[in-house]
Amino acid sequence: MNIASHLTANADVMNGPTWHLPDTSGSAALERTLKTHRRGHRAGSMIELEGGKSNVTYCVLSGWLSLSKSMPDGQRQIIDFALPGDILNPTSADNASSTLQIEAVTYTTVSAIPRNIWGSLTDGLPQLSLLENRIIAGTFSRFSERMLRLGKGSAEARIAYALIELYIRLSAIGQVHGDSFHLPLTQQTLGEFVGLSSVHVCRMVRRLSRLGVISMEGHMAITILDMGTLANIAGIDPGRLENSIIPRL
Amino acid sequence: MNIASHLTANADVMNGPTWHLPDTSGSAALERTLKTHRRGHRAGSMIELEGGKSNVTYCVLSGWLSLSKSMPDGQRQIIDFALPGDILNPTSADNASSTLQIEAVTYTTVSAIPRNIWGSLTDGLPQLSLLENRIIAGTFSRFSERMLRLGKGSAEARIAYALIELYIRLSAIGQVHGDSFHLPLTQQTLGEFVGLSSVHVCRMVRRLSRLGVISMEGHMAITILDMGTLANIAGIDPGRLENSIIPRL
DNA sequence: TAACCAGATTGACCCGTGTCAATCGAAAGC
DNA sequence: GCTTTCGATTGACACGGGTCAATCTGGTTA
Repeated sequence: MNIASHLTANADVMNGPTWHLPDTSGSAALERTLKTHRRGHRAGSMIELEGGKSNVTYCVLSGWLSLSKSMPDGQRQIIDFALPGDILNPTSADNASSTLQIEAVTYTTVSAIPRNIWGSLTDGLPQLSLLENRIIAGTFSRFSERMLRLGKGSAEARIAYALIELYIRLSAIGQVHGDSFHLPLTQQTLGEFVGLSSVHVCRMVRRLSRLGVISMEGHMAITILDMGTLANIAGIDPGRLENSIIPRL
Repeated sequence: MNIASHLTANADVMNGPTWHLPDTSGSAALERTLKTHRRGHRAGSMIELEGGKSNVTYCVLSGWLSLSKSMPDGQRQIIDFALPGDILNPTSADNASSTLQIEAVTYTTVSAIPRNIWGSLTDGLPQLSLLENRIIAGTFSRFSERMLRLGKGSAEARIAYALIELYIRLSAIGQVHGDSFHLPLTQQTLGEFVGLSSVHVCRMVRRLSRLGVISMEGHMAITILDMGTLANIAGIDPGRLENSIIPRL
């Protein structure tokens, strides 16, 4: 079965970043800088607090990060996941304080690069600022699709879409094998991502399993059995299923 | 939101809109380009269809635009409003097709500038790319806050937040007088923005009115009577309220 | 091995929001 | 002036998803 034909629905979501630059010449400085500022974070550890001001650019080397916001009563909404290859904060205005809480979902290695060093890197590496732009465009596209589901999608559609979105992003960085991928999230966390209670996440996941659309081994290994149906449930317009390739830089 | 700090779009249609960049030297070319590509759109007219590929950058000179996405069944979610001074599509990847439907909410004047011309403008005007970055950062921040309300906010909180967000944005471009502003939206449209049915929008607006938090004259002139309570309902952290609302730049 | 614990699962019940439909009000057109 | 029309308003009712609470499961620690 040709999964790729179904992925075309949301090509923009697939602007998944990788660290493969189109032209590697001159990227030695980048490699060196990434290595110098590299550090690891245990799963669950807080990397940046909401409200704190940050003047570094994060490059995710491995693992998952969650970017979240909370209501005053403590209810948390995950705004986005950052996956390997992602760049965070590339364009925040100089005076802007980060209002996002950044947390390691899994063990994560990131390079936290001071803004000015990052700036000089991008100045010297046009491919890098191109990559930045692609990541920004991909982020906006992802946010838009997600807002659509948050505003107008049923619980089932939200779950289905989240699975597809993550499938596509992971696929772009080579972390999908066959039609299976590792989803390092509790149902609680997945719920915070799609705006549902963990209980209802459970109900929806079980329903999708019963329908034979997905299957789960353990509680973190997902296999997509019927991408066509899943996409349909997710509210992905079949008319937009066109041939396009995952943009790999 | 933070757009106005470095740019003011004066929506005087007769004299032509003027954009004030922090350093006006060299902006003559910008002025000329804006004027050359200027065009008007009647309220309700479609500017760009979802799925169409666009290779222009839009500068909003006057009026409101809505950027929206739809589910296959036609349910529409407004992703964002674009107000005077906004720049659309500044960084979309070259191959990226616009997946947003862009529509004029009111009579609108925009400059639709071909991507390559826009590129040469920003190359020559560092202030302009700085402005771009600020707009991107502001959009990102706005989307995050909105996703939080869509995922975790009650209907009342969503309405309250939407009013405050628009109040702040309009305030930044000088379109708030006292505590009143013109809201050129039907309840249906407001509902498509906050993810509620028009009927429930009505209920919430009426409730806020009864509470004495806002008042409406006609159905488009909003006055915020009690910003503290409104912000509280919106789930805005009181400590952060001063940062985002008070500052008139 | 047994106790333990976090997360998944399931059922019962409640409530917020959507839907439907009727009515009202005001602006626009004839 | 009268009619038309679109949007606001309100009530009645249905239902999706939240909440609470009771297991169940698998992995971890003593």
